[in-house]
Amino acid sequence: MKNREVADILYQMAELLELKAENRFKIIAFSKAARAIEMLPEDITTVCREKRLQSIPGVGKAIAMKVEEYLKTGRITAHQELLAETPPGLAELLQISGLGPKTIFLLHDKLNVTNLEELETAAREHRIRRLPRMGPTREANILKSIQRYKKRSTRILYSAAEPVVNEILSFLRGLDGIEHITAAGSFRRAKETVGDIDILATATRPGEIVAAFSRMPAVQEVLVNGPTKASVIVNDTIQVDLRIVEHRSFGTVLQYFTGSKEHNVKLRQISLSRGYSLSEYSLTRLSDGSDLFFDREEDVYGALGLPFIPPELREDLGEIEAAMQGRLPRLLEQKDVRGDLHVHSNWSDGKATIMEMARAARDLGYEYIAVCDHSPTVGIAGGLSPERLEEKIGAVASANEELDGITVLSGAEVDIKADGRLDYTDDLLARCDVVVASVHMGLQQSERAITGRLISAIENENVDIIGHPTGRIIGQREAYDLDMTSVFEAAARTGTALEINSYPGRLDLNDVNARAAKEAGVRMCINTDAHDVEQLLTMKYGVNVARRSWLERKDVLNSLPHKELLSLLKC
DNA sequence: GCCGTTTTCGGCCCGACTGTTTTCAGTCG
Repeated sequence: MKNREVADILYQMAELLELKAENRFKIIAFSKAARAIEMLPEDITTVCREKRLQSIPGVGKAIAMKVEEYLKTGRITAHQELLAETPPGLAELLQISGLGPKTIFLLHDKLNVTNLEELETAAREHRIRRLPRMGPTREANILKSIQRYKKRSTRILYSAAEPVVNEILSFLRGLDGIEHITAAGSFRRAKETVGDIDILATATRPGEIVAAFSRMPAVQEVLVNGPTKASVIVNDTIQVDLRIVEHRSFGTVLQYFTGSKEHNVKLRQISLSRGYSLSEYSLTRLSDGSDLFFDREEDVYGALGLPFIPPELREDLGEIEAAMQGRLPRLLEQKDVRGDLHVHSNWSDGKATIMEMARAARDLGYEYIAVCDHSPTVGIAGGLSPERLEEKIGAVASANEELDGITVLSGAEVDIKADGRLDYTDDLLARCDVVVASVHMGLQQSERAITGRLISAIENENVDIIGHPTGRIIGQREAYDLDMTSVFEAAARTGTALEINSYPGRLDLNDVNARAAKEAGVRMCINTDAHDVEQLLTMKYGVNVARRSWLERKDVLNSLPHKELLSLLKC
């Protein structure tokens, strides 16, 4: 899929236009179109071939022509022209916090700064402070921002943000005068990665709370420190923003700071069309300027004639339209999950015994658990020979005799080999209750080859679930090339489930693909792939993805009661 | 550049904070 490439080039055009101080709405139009294509669950090449580019919201005639040009020739003339007239290092300066297009233009125009290095030199030589509306403080701040930028990290995993959020919340809860307090932003929307952390609170004496926040032991640097808000850096690179508001505005402010930006813009447009202006403080009636205050978020949506929209859906990807038409999904909840169908034991590379995994699963309230150890090809993970797998099936049977309150299903995570064949015979697979088939090797093959491998596994009458279907590892390894549409079609046709792997660094399928899979009629299965007892707890991260994918209980294989599950598994 | 139950032209979300001003532009979220 070329979606990523097309989106990147449009994002870059937006940046280059920004440096040219182009009409800001034109800039927004380019980044909107880029985002729409980035989030598109369909192959952009297919959409283009079928002349449907302009049906993508945010893509009009001009951008459609540019996308078409790119897909035909590999380049966009307008993009090349922008590149030619902009010094190559200039766009990077937009990443320096506090520098926007106006300032960069000024620095380029007056001091001939064209890249990061020249910016740093100009600041050190105190040439910046002599420019209009600049001064010693701004100059020093630019140097600080450059240092921060140099040791920046990419967005952190949701699971890595979670303990930081919890620590800060419990610190703040211990302060006098704190009333409501909650995390907002992308963390509340449960995105797979989090950029910075937003905390909201109501308090009797805001100034004291903000001051205490800025002086927390973990704080390494204070970026902003006002009477009602502060921004700090903790853990070297994580920015945390605290905002304190009056109690009566807690609903609007929580709505606002939960985002996403795109969701909020759409909501504010709708407010205007209904005669209101929405801000984080109130809903203002335009006719007489009177303010309506909401301390509960659901009342903000209610005042606009909408049902409550769960935070995980707030990406302006159709949730507002669905809310208006009363067809929001009833999202899956963690308590709907009745079992885990992909865990490992110490028969292969897991750390715990079958009994230990089963008892831990029972303590989580599960009805069943499938122990799916590796097959021989994955030698590094202690893959089981066919004989050992038969022995393990026996061991599962005796475990079940000993256990009360949970059923262990005997399973295998069978490798889909480079030639598309499975690593066990069909006879042996037929003796397993649950078969997860996954790709571990040959990740560099062509899209056609890998798609073919997956589809032949899907079509195997013994395969119940495809494990971590795209192979991506967040921030480390891209998904292998895959024709998703064909995979979804095959999975829907054969009743094979696709996995949402809950391992925090995988989350595979991701939200975009899992939603497209659901729409293609595919049933999903959320599994932890746990290799020890603690990892069973990562189910919540998979549930996050499922909720962001609009999944309901009925869409998820392991929300079925034990009996119904058995009737659906291929046997 | 996009878009249309007011519109094919004229709109396009809203407010806090900072550093520089002497009333505000720029940036951020």
